[in-house]
Amino acid sequence: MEPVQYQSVEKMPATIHNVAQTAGVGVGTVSRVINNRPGVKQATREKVLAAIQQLHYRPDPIARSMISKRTNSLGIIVPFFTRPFFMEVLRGVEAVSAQLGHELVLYNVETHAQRDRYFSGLPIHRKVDGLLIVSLPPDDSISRRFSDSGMPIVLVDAYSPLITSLVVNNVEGAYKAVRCLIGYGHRRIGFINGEIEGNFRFNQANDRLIGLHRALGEAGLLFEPELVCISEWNRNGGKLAALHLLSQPNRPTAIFAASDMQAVGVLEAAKELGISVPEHLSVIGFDGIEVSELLELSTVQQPMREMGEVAATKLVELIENYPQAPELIRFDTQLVERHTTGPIAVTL
Amino acid sequence: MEPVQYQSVEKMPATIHNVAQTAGVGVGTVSRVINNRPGVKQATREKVLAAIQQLHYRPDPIARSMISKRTNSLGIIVPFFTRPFFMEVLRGVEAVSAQLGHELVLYNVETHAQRDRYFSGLPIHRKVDGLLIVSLPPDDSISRRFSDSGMPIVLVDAYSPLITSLVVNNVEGAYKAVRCLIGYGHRRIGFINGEIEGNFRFNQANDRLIGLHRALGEAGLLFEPELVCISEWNRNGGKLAALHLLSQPNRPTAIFAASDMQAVGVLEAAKELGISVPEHLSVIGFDGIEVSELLELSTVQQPMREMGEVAATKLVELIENYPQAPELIRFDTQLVERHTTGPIAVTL
DNA sequence: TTGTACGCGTTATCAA
DNA sequence: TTGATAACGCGTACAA
Repeated sequence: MEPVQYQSVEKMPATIHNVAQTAGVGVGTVSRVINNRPGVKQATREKVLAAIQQLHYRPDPIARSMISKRTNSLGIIVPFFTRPFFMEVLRGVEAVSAQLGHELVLYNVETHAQRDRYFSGLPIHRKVDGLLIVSLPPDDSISRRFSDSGMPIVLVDAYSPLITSLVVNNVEGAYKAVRCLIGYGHRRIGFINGEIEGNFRFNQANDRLIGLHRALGEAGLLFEPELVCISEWNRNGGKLAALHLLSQPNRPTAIFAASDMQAVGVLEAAKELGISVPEHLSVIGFDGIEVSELLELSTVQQPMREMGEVAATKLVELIENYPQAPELIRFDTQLVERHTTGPIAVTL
Repeated sequence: MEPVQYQSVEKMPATIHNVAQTAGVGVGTVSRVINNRPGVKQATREKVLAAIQQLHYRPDPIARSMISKRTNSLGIIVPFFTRPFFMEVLRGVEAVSAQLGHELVLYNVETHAQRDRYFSGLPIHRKVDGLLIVSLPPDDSISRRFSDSGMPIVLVDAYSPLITSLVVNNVEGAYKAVRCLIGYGHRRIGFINGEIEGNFRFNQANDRLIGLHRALGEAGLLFEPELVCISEWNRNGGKLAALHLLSQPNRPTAIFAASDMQAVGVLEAAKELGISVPEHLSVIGFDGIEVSELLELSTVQQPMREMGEVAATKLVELIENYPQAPELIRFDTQLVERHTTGPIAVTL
């Protein structure tokens, strides 16, 4: 014996039909009122409005999307929790998307597999009006598929010639960092790079390596491969790499890390090894996240939040007016010296 | 003269009808195949699958939602970027929601006005299947509206008797912190609380105040109102409050802050004032975010990520089986002593 | 100025 | 095992 289900007095949410009925008009009129379009007599409009109030009617966004082909929401694919960097750009994105009346759907990718699933399946199909992809450089074939997909896409901190891209001047940023170090008299400079993802030709990590080369070359210094490591983009990665670098016989007197979190790891390694910073080791990071400030870490500051804002703005622009020629937007970095960089205390 | 629009060979995405047609079957059959339901002859199934491949058909989630009344996504309302705490719970939420195949829609509230807009309008109507609300205690009337709204809701770090709520044991956490301080011999203990939002009777900030009282009372210490401040839940708030506390004539020898970020502000204030920690001032925070580790800050650790995971799990459970009696889930905190707490160096 | 009827892409029902 | 058809709730021609 099933328990009887009391369907309490039709608790289904009101539809446009109900409104039309109680207002004594046709659905078309109600629709016109909702989207306040002209061509409705004031008296009728008020009748309808009253009915809406009375029934607590709210138009169903799903049904609306069905017609308009718009979901009014933006998707953002982020290797989310791997770097605080992303949180900062997310801030900017959120601010703008909220202001522009769009919802924000989060897609996290932690693994390569996840990333490929998003990239190849484009499972977001129809769920969002446009897509922001952060720090995940698509390779050429993926890029082409993206630009053919009909989905407005903006790349942040990644570049593809086929897609509107926002990038920081990574080579210049790295150059600044290394030149700062050289300026203090450092000659053996370690470089802890992040893992390289996707397209090697246009890549944050690769660009920073180029910046290193340039600064080194300009100063007449030799590039020494044993002084560069690749590590995960996080604290532990940085620490491990630094431990390696700093236990070499002729250890570097300065380390440039490709992200602040890696630099924090370097600091930890130095502490563990009893190497004092900046007296015996200079450290400089990249990003300019809040912890760099708290730890007095010198760093190359990226305009993270601004990038997020511009990205969101560009994306809705692109949605409103699709397609458009891809655009490349560059941002500059700023060297922020704090207390982890300085001259070498002990020379010969 | 408008430029001619070349509508390249019907680029509209394929529908279920197209698939049915090219497979030479009816739409019903295609639907059965898509949702791989039984009752389809293997041969037919393969024909359909082939047509799907050929046309690159992907079912439209919007149209699906139209019928199923499900969007397959969870909403999360967060006073977002004001505290790293939220990032941590977000991590947990994201992990579970992704695993369970739900999308995550972010609603940020920075201002009271925004919060009220979400709370009263419930603008999320039909856009998400359920709602996670973090650290925003709804008052009684709002709670009632929520529980009447038919929207599955889970409160995180907030409590309402009408809604499933996840809370940490704030009074016990605060008690532990203060007792630790007392154990070191501190007698004048400053307390920097966070701003109180919403319902005063069930409130994180208020609970922490109660914990303070209890520890004080137990040790036979007097509660001194001039030793408690309220500040914003961030670094600057903490700093300002600490500056105030520490410039009193008979300044506290220890400060308990209601969040780690506020505690970081206290550290900054102490540094600025030339007060060394922990020799002349003990500091303890609340949360256990990553910076507390980096800064060696003693703190009361909350299981943030776990809370996020449980919250998401509970929410989809609630969605699958609605309605259910509200549940109260409690989490315990853990005192983590690092290097900002210790005995008073100078007594009389 | 207003009402009617159709279509959006899918699932569900029911008859074949 | 299958195919036709009615919903779902809304916008929008088009007719009145």
